[in-house]
Amino acid sequence: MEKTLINEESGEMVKTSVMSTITIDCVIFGFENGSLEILLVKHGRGIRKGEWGLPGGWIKEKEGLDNAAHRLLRELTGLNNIYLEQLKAFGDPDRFPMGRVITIGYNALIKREDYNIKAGFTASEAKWYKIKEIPNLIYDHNQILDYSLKRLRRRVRQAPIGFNLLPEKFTLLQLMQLYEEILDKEMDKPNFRRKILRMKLLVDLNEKQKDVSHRAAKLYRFEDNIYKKLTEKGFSFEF
Amino acid sequence: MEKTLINEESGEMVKTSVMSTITIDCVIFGFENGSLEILLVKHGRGIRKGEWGLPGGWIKEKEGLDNAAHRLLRELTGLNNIYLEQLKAFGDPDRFPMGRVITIGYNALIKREDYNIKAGFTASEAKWYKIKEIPNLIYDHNQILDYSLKRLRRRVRQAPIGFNLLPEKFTLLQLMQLYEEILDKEMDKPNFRRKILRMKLLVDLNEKQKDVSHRAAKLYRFEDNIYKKLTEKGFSFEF
DNA sequence: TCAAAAGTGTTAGATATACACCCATGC
DNA sequence: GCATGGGTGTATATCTAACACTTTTGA
Repeated sequence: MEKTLINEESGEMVKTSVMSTITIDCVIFGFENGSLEILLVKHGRGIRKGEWGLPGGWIKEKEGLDNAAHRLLRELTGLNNIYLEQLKAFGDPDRFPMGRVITIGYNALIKREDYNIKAGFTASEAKWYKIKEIPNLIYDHNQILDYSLKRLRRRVRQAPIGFNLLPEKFTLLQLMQLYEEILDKEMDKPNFRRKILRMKLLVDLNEKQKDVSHRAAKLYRFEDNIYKKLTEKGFSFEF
Repeated sequence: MEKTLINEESGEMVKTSVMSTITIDCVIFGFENGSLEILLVKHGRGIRKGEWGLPGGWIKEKEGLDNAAHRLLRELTGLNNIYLEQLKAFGDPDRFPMGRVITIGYNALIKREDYNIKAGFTASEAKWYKIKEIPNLIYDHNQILDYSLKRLRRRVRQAPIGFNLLPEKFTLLQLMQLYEEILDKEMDKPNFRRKILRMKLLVDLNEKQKDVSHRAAKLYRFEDNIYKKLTEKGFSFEF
């Protein structure tokens, strides 16, 4: 892996031996029927044909990291404007058996309703797996996933990002069940309601559920600019 | 930047054009005289000679990312066993003017007493800067530092990592002042004492300060295995 | 009328916050 | 004795956690 690169210190081109290849791998989360799921792809060719892994790909020459991740997600799901968060770089020298490849992990949160509408045209086989039924994955992808889940659990308590996994309009019980599933912890319905409503973060849509065989619940929406305004006033989301 | 690399999908070597170079940059925090400081280095050669930047360097062929960061820190400070935490990868295509270079940021926390003993032999000029007096730095290093500080502020409230910036033996007021400085927020002495002591995280050394012109304070020590045991019992550090 | 979920009320206990006050030591 | 920080006590407001209870709706 001898190659030309630039010495940051001197600004000159020098011959030196360092590792080089970089990829991006995405942990794409979805929430459906009360279960947290991630989207895996089946490797179509090569040594590990048939095994599952995180969707990923290369970064282009003039592309920022976040842009590359957005592009890869668009290619896979047909969706733009996905909530995205870089995890970190994974660079164990042995993580990839055929050479030194460093990968940058991303967490993506998508609304399953959007995915169901737009996706399906992808070439490589993709499938949603419940978080508790993840198979052995290629390379170090199980490790990346472990890290990803820990990060999601931490982040979901610090910032209002869970909404990215729910439909535009949702009920408080749906929101609570999302938290219960992500944090793997039972919660108290009355207390949850009060806590979230007290934040004044949600817009009451004055609409109700339809076609449910029980009392219809109010629908709410999360709006990012409300959160921003509250944050400016010193509010800090905590769960 | 045409070069040979491995297609992850197929396992075959393919010719393709992607970016390649990777560096590590470290934000090294210290705490002295009630001030949070970071260690910057002066660029000795090249275009931006004389300007200050974060210490960093290359990753070796068969070296993990964390190991590379540890090695760089050892080269710069003479210290082993530094508390280290990866931030994330910074990869704006224009961040480095002379070519595509992605850098992986690290936060390092060191005890100034150790540094003062071991350091000083380094070739490149290094200097501690108070966090409120940071000059303009090379490349995107101010951005990396902004991210680093936000991360430190978040982490210091979630995990007992602040101790890595204090001497082995410290008083509760020192600890409180560290928190006040990092979080940029005044705190109440009695309440801080109770809160931290209630956690039963600190070892009371049954020792007192010496040579102080006021009532001598008790000295405490933080021990990681106590924290681990508490964590196993469900304790979670929060500030 | 029953099941299922929506939604309200109440209370005991734990935490946070603010601040008054005494203690020990060197100068 | 006074300045400086060490250290204790206490009252109030707020939040958490547990759970009893009423309401609405479709089947």
